[in-house]
Amino acid sequence: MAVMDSAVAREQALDAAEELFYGRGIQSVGMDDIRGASGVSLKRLYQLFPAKEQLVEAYLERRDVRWRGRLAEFAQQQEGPEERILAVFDWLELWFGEDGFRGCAWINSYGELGASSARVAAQVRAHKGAFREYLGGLVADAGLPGALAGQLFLLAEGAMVTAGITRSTEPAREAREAARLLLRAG
Amino acid sequence: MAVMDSAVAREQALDAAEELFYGRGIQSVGMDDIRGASGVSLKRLYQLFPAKEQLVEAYLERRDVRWRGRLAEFAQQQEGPEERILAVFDWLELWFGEDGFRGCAWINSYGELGASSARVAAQVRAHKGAFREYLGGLVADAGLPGALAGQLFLLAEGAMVTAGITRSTEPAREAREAARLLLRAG
DNA sequence: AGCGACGGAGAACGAGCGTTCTCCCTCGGG
DNA sequence: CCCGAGGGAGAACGCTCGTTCTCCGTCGCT
Repeated sequence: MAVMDSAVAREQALDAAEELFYGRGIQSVGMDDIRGASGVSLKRLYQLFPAKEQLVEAYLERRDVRWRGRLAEFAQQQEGPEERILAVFDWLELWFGEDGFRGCAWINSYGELGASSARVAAQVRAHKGAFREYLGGLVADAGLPGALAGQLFLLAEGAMVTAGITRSTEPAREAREAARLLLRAG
Repeated sequence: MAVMDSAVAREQALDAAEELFYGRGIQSVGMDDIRGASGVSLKRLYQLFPAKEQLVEAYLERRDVRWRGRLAEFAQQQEGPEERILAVFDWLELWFGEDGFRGCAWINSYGELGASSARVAAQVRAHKGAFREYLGGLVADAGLPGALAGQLFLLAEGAMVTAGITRSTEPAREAREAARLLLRAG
């Protein structure tokens, strides 16, 4: 393979990592698989990421930025604050229906490595914390009680887990309906 | 170690498997660790379970029976059907607060092996299906609309995931409050 | 052209682990 | 008392995989 800029190699490595780690699980993907899928040599991989754990960390971090960006972009299209809250669940339904959807990457990673990798556990907590903060912002914008944010968060998390296990988009609609009732009840 | 009845050896193996698999994750526990913790020799282990995958399967199956049994026993103590529904979330709070709580064993196992082990994936689907059925029964007993069961299920799942990641019992109370509002709204 | 740094391919190393095998002891039945 | 089945301890085997190393080709610079 020709000479390759470091930044490009890094992106290619992360592209391969995301595809393989998310699709097959982290522990069942070897560094050699990453090399094969990315075209980045092992030597280069270890220059960019001193160990597999850091590659996993970088994969989760980049995915977090993109995931929350896509969600916020979608929700932002709604006019009213309550519509933006419900749009979160509409977006979940779109996400669950995507080809290759296999549940929440962070929940899956936590199940796999949360007990053995502090870096992975920290990434998962950071991602879930940021998502919860985002919901908190939407709830505050709507002038609704703060406790609602935690309830919406639990509904979204439950929907992600259940959609992953059952391979269905239905949990998003169930969660949306529950959210709608909670908006009214609050 | 002295001669040991097969049924006893099986229970000891499952005791060790449950403690280790749940506490440290499945892939990071070796068959040799199971032997060390159970006192059951490798030869015996492989007579009882032809492969590690079957030991994992048996661990999840036995835990499922016990978990649902403990939940039902607790909820049964409540008089009214709606109180029994809310008691589910009270029980979750007790569970989350137990020493060594590390999230939902089935969600964790699914994150670890759902993509690579059909037996594990089937156990997880069976367990989650049974739990959802149980909630459906409680909702029907209370004469409430069937759609409520799915919403309660999502709240419970979200609480389990979040309690596991944040090491807190708070999600159970948040979920209980949301459930209470949904009971009234329906 | 000559040289030195860089990087690719892939072998090599070392550890972990699932599974099987060897050796030996024990114990019950004739 | 003798024999054979069963089982325990743990070595051995084979494979995977994270990480490093070796060898060699290439390319920019003088």
